[in-house]
Amino acid sequence: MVVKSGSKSKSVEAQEPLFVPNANDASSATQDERLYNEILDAILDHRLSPGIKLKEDELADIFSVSRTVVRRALLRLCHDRIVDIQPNRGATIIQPDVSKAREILRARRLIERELVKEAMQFATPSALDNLRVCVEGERDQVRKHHVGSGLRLSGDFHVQLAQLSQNTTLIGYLKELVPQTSLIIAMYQTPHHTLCSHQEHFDLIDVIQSGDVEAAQSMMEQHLDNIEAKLDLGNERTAGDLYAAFAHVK
Amino acid sequence: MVVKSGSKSKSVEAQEPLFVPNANDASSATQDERLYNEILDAILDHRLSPGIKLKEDELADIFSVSRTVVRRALLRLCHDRIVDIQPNRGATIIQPDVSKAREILRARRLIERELVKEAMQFATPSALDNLRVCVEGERDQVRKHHVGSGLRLSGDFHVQLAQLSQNTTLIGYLKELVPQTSLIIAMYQTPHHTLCSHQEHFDLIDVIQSGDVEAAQSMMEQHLDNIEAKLDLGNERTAGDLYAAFAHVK
DNA sequence: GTACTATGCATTGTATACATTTCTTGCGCT
DNA sequence: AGCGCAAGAAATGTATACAATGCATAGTAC
Repeated sequence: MVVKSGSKSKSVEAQEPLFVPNANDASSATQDERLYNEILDAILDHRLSPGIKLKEDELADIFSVSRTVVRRALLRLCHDRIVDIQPNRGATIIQPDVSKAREILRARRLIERELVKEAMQFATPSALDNLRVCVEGERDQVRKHHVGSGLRLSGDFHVQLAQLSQNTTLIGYLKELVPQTSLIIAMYQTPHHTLCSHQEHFDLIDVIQSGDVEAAQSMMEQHLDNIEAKLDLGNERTAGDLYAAFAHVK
Repeated sequence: MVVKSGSKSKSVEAQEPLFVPNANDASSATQDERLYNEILDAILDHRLSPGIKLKEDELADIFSVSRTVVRRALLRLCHDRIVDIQPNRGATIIQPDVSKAREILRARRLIERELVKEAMQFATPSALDNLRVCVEGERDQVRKHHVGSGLRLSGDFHVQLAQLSQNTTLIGYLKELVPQTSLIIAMYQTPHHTLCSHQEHFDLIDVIQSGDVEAAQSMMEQHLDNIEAKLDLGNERTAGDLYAAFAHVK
């Protein structure tokens, strides 16, 4: 049962996917994979914000599939802790509170510290050059003021670096943590600030190439610390908080 | 469409759940939660082994639900990396190879080392007494030669300890790793050997109570090392490997 | 006798119809 | 005017029908 069509679908479908994130999972041949990636991309690009309700009928209409497919995609996003599904009340994009945000970044430090170490065992010069190309793309998007795309590629750098390690378990966890981080940035970013600096990414690649494991691990940890430091985790935010939105009114 | 009924369903439904594992997720009110937990329990009890095909019709018949519900449960298990879903070919329980097994145990060392530290901030004497009760139940099951139940409670100890930390991110990862470990044990266990010694669990609780964080972390790591050491990770196993099964024949 | 192919069966993928629950809104009561 | 309640609308949960895919077996050609 088609609710509304036309107007909304264009803006989503016209978007050209700059990068296909993770085609790792099973069922890549099925339709829900596409939906899953589309929604994930929209989150990484900050086209979808924390707290947004994802109605099954609307998504089914936009992507011209049945609710069955939509539900599969939403369930996967739920397991990634990117959307929250409440029984009989549907799916909404998560809104991490401050302590949750800190927890997620702490988990990233733990996991990426290990991943850097394991990745360095497989970091050939050509693999590192590929990484550099990835960061260059990120830098160019930011220069072109495509902030959303830049942010997505920034997350991509972390995943691609991780993938050198071939540790699919930890890579899987990181693939959940990166979109979560993107939502945290959306909620707690301070204005006019490039958050995940590409220069730090370049530096990180150089240190990895030097072969100093300890230094690389420290730099990764420092890099994630910097991301956290640039956020305003001092006071709570809520997407639907009208009081915060209209705080300037006396 | 009901394929076969009666004979098989009894053995599963008669099983009294000794413990309800994780009611953490959303959609706990829906039916697929029950299926998910039943299958998970069966895996933790070693009533379901690596490589087993999970046919949708059969499960739907056994639990008297539609395939819709079964598919939801299977998808969740797939995301937990406990079953493997291939498009158009259905779901089978994973068969971790040796390197995957080592990877999973390495991930556990990393994550549980951190979880112990964070849990110790909340480890009140009464919380630790609850843990002791849990281990006692484990010990009693083993004494009664209910090896499967003992193993399940053993995994439960690790999860309950983790839950003191209140770090839901890492707890979530551990909840995936514990059933995976159970499958690894099923594949690579050496005969006549209690694998996850409850005595080590008691000792671990004592060290936690002492307040020495470093010692507790080391002991947890050592405990997981011991589990790995008791496994035969020397040579590959395959559930369907006839050559291995009939190795004694000249 | 072997290899290739075609047909039928088994199983999964998708769409849709119906049941159930929740949310909204308007009415009536105090 | 404010509160509570009830009926309708909207959204989700579940079951089932049909389509598409994969697998096995039997048949045929070489």
